[in-house]
Amino acid sequence: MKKISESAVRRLSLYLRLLQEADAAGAETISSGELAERGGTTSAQVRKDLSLFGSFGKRGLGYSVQELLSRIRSILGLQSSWRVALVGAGKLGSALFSYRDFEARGFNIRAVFDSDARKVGTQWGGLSIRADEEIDAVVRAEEIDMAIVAVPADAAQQVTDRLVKAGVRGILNFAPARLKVPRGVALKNVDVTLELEGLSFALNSR
Amino acid sequence: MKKISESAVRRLSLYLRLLQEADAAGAETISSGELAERGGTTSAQVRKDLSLFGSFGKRGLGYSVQELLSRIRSILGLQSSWRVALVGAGKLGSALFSYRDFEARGFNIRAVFDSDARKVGTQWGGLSIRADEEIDAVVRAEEIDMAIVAVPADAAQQVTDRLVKAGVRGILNFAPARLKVPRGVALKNVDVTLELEGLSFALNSR
DNA sequence: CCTATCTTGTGAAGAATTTCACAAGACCGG
DNA sequence: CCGGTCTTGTGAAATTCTTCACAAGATAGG
Repeated sequence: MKKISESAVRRLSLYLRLLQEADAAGAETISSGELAERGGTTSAQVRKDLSLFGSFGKRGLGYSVQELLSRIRSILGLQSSWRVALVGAGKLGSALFSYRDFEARGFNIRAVFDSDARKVGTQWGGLSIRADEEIDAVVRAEEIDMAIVAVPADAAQQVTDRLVKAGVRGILNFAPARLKVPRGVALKNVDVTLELEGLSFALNSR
Repeated sequence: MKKISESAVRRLSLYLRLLQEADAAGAETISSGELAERGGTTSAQVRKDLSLFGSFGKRGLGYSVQELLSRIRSILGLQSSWRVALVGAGKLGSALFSYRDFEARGFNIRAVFDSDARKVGTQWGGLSIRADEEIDAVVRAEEIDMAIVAVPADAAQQVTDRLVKAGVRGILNFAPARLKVPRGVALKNVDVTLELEGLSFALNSR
């Protein structure tokens, strides 16, 4: 099986959203050119990306919105929903928790953890916040697939180790820290400061 | 002037953080190998990245932590602080606002906007929340350089247009939408769903 | 059935990025 | 002062990613 680049996967995810919008707007078919236009890329790029996984279009016509939606969902592994844990019930954790779009897109938050004893036991939309020490037991019991880490940088590696030990296979990290995870565990970082610094660079070089 | 790739800039930003950590740990010098190790890249990559901007190291010795810190800060345009506006005073906006790390890194939030009339006027740490309609006036008066957009997807383009019209030159967008900005305005997107879908893909292909 | 018009899928070319590999500078210990 | 040991800076090679360009399938209209 050939290697799929990170950027190709990001674009697929983007196409998925564009297709959902097109579907909501009632479109039956869509061409690589239209997808490219809306996604800020080129039609050749769209076709190349899709061709990594098969031939889904009809020459002269484009792609069936419905079919492409379901193909991309299947490529990305979004047919069924994932069981997610949220670690860190601070402001960021709270914002992420109440972002109901996750649910709609197949990411189901089944457990919330925090290290602050005063928060433990609090109810968050039907879930009771658990202590970090319970990560291992709860993650196993709830069969959690992936976790969102929204704790301060100095606690991030510790909770990550616990999550990995409990069998979590994917981690989305919001802490400004380079986490170490064993091979076999997928890791993504969201680093707002880094993005702001990217803007700073762009503004600075003019 | 040669073109600097997006990924090179991200890595510089990462090196900056690693250097700050090394500095806090009392290191005087650091080698490309150590930076690579901590940053999850290779020493050749580190040297190549730095060589895009000059020769900052000493053969046999490595880089002076202090000097490299100041060089990278200057490359990224972080010598002085930026004046930032936050648009959207919901949960995410609140989480971002209270993330004091921005301040420490030179991003100074000078204005907060929200479309909800009930929030307008509320005090947030010394700042009064303003209405979206005031964007133009306030951004000009406060000489805002860049803005963080933390509003729902369907409002994102509208506030962006207002920001751009008022002279903002950089936008960090958290809404799941592809914003259109004129050439000359820098745009970065943070899209959590997209990252989760990336994890989904990784977990799915095993 | 034939022509005009679309749009895909894909090798091949081109561009960009990363890795290699090594000459040369810098320090250290004796 | 000299040999040994580091580590940088950088051309060149290798790899990865993007764009080009076109044959071929598909439809529509006459």
